[in-house]
Amino acid sequence: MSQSVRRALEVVELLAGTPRSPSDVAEVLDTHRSTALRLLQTLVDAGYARRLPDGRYSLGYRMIGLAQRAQEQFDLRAIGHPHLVELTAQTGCTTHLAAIDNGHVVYVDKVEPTDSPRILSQIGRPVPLHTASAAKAILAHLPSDRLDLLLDGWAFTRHSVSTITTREAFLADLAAARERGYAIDDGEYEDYINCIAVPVRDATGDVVASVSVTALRALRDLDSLRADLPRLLQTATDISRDLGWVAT
Amino acid sequence: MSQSVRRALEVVELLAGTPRSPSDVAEVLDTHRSTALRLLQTLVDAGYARRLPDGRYSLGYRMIGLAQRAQEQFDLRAIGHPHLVELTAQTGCTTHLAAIDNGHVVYVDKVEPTDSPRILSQIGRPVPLHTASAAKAILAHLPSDRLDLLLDGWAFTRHSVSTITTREAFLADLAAARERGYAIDDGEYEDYINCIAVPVRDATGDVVASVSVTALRALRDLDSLRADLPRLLQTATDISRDLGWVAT
DNA sequence: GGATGTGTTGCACTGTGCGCAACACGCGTG
DNA sequence: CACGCGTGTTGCGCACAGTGCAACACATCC
Repeated sequence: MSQSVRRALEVVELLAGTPRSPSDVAEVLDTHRSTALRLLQTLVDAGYARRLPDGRYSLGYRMIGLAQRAQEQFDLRAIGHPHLVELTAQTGCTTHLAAIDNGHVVYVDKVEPTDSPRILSQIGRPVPLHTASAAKAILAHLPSDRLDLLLDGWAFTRHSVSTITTREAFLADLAAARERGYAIDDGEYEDYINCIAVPVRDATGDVVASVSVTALRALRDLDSLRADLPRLLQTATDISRDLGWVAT
Repeated sequence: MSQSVRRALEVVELLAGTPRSPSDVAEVLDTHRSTALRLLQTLVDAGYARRLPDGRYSLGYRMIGLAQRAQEQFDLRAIGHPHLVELTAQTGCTTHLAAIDNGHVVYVDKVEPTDSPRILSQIGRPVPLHTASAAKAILAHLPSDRLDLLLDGWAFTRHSVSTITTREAFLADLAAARERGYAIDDGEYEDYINCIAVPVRDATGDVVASVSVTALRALRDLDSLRADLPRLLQTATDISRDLGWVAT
């Protein structure tokens, strides 16, 4: 729709990764140096980026202000957050809250234990549908037409040896998750990470989100995580109830 | 430099205020409905905005993720935050950390007490130089050339009866603040709010930031705030020391 | 039935954002 | 010191992106 805006946002994403030099930005955007510079200046003007003393550019302070405002507008996150914090405290694992947003499954919240072993997920980023348990827990309970909509055109890219790479196998996995009551990621994205996830329902009873517990396999393998399943289910129930859901 | 990007960011700011309908956005931007819609869709695509069930648009989840990344890049904020939290706990007031960024004084951090009496400041937004004590505390210690740079073209707009509206009077106020060791905002922006602020120094001894305590006059008048001055000074010293400053 | 607001699309015009080139500047290095 | 390298700035001309507009389908509400 809008090329320059798209580029600008691309720059923001770039700076979110790590501070960059102007020429660096120009190269990644595959554009002229002056163009990148003009873009950066616009962003700096708005407070979305800032120039570091060493000449590189990073995200600006305005970002934080925006996020604070954003959080106030996110009922789901606001409701879920305290529950995630508790779950993280109980399990010692990184926990995620995921939801469907604009045709993607995105992480809505993420709480890491204090001794955080760096999980690479990022709030607001689309979740890989066919590997993340948080995605599976939602997809498993979606009506088939909405599921098809999300899955159409989805590439079952292999990320590790255990990645599910065909739609048929994936649908079978979803069915298993539905029956089981929780979804699994058995090192399907990063082979050294596994997670389990359960669905969250809203007032109408529809599954709209999921909660997941993630851990390094070396610290907590799948069986170990399963031991926390009751806590996980309790958290999901709590959030669902806060969303207005009443057990049937 | 870039009109469409500027517009896009304007939309983001708009949504940060409160969720808006498309036609609403179009009107504010003074642009055609379809243009606004196209813009919104680009933002939604990127996760920076989202469509609410009722058709309005608000900020997107990606905002939060970006802010988390941003915070990791902000040494000053990262360093100052815990001290602000403590100061807020001690005083029961809203506290701010302000710094110079891109030719403006901006709030870098803000901590509100749990029973938050809604102060309207926003992180990343430029601070009104001639009213906010947080700005004065910094300006009072700036070399005159840098001060002139910031002040040139600044309009001393009257916001309340006590607003200082001339450059001369303002410079006198700064001198007083410098001598006194702390700066004051005596209801100069909103007449029912007053604050005091003290400077923060970096490793080179330059004043680069300030900490302020803000309160409703009805709850804490200036004299009452002054009682917390030792705590405020201690906080500023702590942050300065964390920044590498050593007392002379 | 009409009124209102959203979302979409095709088209034509215009202006804006782009690439480019040239220059000033600061910094470190051989 | 001259040189290379990267940043920052500016003027220019062109192409095309982005805009405005109009017309449509579609919901919802009264």
